[in-house]
Amino acid sequence: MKLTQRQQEILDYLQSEHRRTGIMPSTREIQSHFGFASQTAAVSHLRALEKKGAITRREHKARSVMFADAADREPIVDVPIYGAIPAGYGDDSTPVADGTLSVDVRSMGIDEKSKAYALKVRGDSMIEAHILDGDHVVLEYREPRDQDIVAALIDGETTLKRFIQNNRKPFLKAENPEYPDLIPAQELLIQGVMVGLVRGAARRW
Amino acid sequence: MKLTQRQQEILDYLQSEHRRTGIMPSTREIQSHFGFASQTAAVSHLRALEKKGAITRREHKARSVMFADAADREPIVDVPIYGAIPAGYGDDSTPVADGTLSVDVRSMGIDEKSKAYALKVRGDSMIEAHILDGDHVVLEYREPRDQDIVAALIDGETTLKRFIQNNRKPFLKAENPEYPDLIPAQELLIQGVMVGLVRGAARRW
DNA sequence: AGGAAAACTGAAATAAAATTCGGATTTTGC
DNA sequence: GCAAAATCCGAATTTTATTTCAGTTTTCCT
Repeated sequence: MKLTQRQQEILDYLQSEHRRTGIMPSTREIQSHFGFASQTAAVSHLRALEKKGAITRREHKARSVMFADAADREPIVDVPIYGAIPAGYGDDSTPVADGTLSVDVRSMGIDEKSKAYALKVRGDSMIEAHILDGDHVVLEYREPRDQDIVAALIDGETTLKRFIQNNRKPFLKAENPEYPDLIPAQELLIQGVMVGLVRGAARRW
Repeated sequence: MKLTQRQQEILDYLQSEHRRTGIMPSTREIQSHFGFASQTAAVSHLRALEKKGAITRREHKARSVMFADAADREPIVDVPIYGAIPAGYGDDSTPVADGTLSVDVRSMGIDEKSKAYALKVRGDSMIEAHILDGDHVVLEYREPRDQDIVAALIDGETTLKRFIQNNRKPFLKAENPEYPDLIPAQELLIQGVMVGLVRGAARRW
């Protein structure tokens, strides 16, 4: 059902305030923002928006407007971006994040409970797996399976490699013929398994 | 300042509820969720979180907890995913979306005003540009420049191609030697310019 | 060991917010 | 043209939320 111009203004106000502060305006705040002399003006607009399906409200709850399309929107997780993961991670220390990447859970298939993180890819050692320099790879902490792409700690540096375990001896393989493949994976610290990739606009393709 | 385990639990609860519903829990709701016998338990936790800088509150306002890191967290845009873009788009009709992809503005470099959208890639015609079957490509409506990757309408179907304009005659080129490149771009409907890419976990790499 | 912060209980006071009732005036869609 | 919807006013009422005060117990730090 179509919204009137005034109703759209109200909805836009609610949306921009909620985006900006994270808090939904109360009817009094709507009232004063639009200069209404009565709260009823705000209330009846909310009622109209609710009837048209644009918002949902919970009775007698403060600031309880929910946007209707929020329900079918997937939850978002903020994963920290690490330039590099220091050696001793996994024990206690939290590495310093170079920023945050927000990804929606469904498109990555992330488990919300497992703390995922992102790694900025440097170099082209995984070029044949179509992972480019500058890409952000999203990883999860879990046991690697055969053919998984993993972040591993090699010589104090974190690099991406493919994890291969055809029979009994697992090893790591770079996806670039110019790189030495076949690194024995014994005793290597696997820091995460790739679950997704985000490529930004800052680069040329 | 570090949070205690309990304080982290409270913060996680606030965050997940706010993400899910868009509404911040009240102290009473915190109380009943954690099974406190007194509201004061919830209140003192909020106070502790505020003192440690994790949240901000506005006095005497209902559900007025704000997350401190919300300021430096990039805004998120929900871009609709289209399986295919029908012929006449741009005029009036809105194509049916196959879902929504939430991406943060910074990592994609999207202009919040320009209506971005996502396209699910089918086939491997852009394999040498490292775009795989099943990837989601994020596009923006704007004029293509030389070497941009664009979504173009060819024979009623939307496909990705590289836009090339070295001298005067623009044309489109597939990034796969098995595909015919060199399609004259005159009169072709360019439906968007690629600004980012999201690769999910549902596939093998 | 001793003190401070953390993690609670219980009850009561105060402020904020939603809701309701009874209207008035202006648009807008058949 | 006319009824329904939309857009308001003003005040009173009910409910929700925050805040405060006065404690108890546990944990952590030096």
